[in-house]
Amino acid sequence: MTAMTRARPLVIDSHRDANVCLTCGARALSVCHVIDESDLDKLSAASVTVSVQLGHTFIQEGDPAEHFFNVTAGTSKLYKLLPDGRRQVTGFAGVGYFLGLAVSSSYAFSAEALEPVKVCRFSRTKLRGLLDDFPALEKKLLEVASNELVVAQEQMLLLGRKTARERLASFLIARANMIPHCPGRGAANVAERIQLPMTRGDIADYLGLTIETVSRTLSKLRAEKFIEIPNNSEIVLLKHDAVEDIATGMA
Amino acid sequence: MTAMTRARPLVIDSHRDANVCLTCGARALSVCHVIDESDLDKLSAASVTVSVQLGHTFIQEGDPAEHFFNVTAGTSKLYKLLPDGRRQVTGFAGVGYFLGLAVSSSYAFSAEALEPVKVCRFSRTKLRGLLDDFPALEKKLLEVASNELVVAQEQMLLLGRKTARERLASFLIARANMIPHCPGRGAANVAERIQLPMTRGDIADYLGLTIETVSRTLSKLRAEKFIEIPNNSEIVLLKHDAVEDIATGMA
DNA sequence: AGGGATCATTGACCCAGGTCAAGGTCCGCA
DNA sequence: TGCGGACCTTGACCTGGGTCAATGATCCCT
Repeated sequence: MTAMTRARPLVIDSHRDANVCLTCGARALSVCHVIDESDLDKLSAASVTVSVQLGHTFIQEGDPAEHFFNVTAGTSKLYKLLPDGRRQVTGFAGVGYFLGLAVSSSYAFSAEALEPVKVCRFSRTKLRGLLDDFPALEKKLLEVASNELVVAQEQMLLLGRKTARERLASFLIARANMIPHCPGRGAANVAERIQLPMTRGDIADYLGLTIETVSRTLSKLRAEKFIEIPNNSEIVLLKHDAVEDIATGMA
Repeated sequence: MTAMTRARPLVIDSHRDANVCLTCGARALSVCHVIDESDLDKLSAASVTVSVQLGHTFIQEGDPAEHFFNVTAGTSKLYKLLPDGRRQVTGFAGVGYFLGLAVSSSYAFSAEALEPVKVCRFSRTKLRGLLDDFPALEKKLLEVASNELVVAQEQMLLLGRKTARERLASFLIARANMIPHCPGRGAANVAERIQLPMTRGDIADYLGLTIETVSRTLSKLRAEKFIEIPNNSEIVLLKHDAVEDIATGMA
């Protein structure tokens, strides 16, 4: 844990007008898009915008789960810790991600901003009210939770049974696929530029590896001309299909 | 995969009267318990009882997801495969488990009966109808999905960061905790008898290990007097708290 | 533009757990 | 009651990825 992690732990609440939701760029990617435009004022009223600084842990595993969050800007890492500090990153929450699906009384994971992050924060009671007012929202949350479950099962397969090489390939493919409709995607050998807001350490903690293995494996993939590494926070996928075959254990 | 796995692939549908749900012993453990007794006839009408023979795979990963299931008897293993046969068991579905939360068009995992299993089977459209008629059911499913997500994250921590010893300890504790209110539970060194309907191979595939490591690790725990192994399908937990400390990485 | 902090890479070595191989145990069935 | 097959255990050995250590690359910050 870096010194920065807990530096300036404050988050900045901002008051806002009744139509923030109307103009919110993240709406199309979020659960809120099931709510009719005419009802967006109710949504605005139920939530507050919070800015989270890079490096700040805004959800702490084990703390009472008083709030739910919808990410409107930036990426966070979600993780669990063992008492001796071993860390498992369970996912990365980008724009549109709904945080807090764990309906228990305390958070099951921590969340730390990897970039400057903005979230809409709902209190437990306010969200309950919204779910009662908008059944479509509840349906949407179930859909989201179900999809997360599928992703989680895929990750268990990765963590339990894939080699380091397959894990990195899977990670790169998943990142590439989340790029929204880049022209030429899907075609055989079109280069894709993947953004990596997380460090090698975060990737290692996500894939159940060490920093060194992540670094070595990426270097190997580069030497084999599957990828390029223009800088630490970008990777260019030169052979999508070949890497996909590695990811699925077919190479 | 044993020869038995695909032997006698038929499942036996049984017609049934309108109050099967009323007398169903699994109701208290299932999502259906949110439905009022007076409405149970609608629930009965929407589903059909299916018996699944030991060893039969009744959900196949990748098949179109036409049905949802609620387990009323027996245990199944849920798993995903890689093309070369590597297997990851993502969970064990016991009585009360709701199967099919993955709302996509095809199943994300396979399910195979480890014991003779009985399930209530709902078609996609019938379940949709039930969810529209009973909003409480949708709420319950969201709650169930959220809890599954927490369990999945815990499993990612296990698969990504725990040692073989810690994995086995975690597995035993989780199994012990699912025993419904055995008297004396929670007290320091009360022996608990854990039922294991799965083979060592299934446990290995669940914990991301090999059969040999599972066997060796259990033998070691037995030599250390943490457990007894009266037979292949039972383990007696002699020191719950000590094993729990191992499971959480504190020993 | 130089110093220091953080992050990433690379090499040498090691070990937890995988692989391979040889019995052992249990149980159903004739 | 003895045979066959599935499952489990144990030992010997091996290796993928972890550990330890040194060096490089970036990027602030002044």
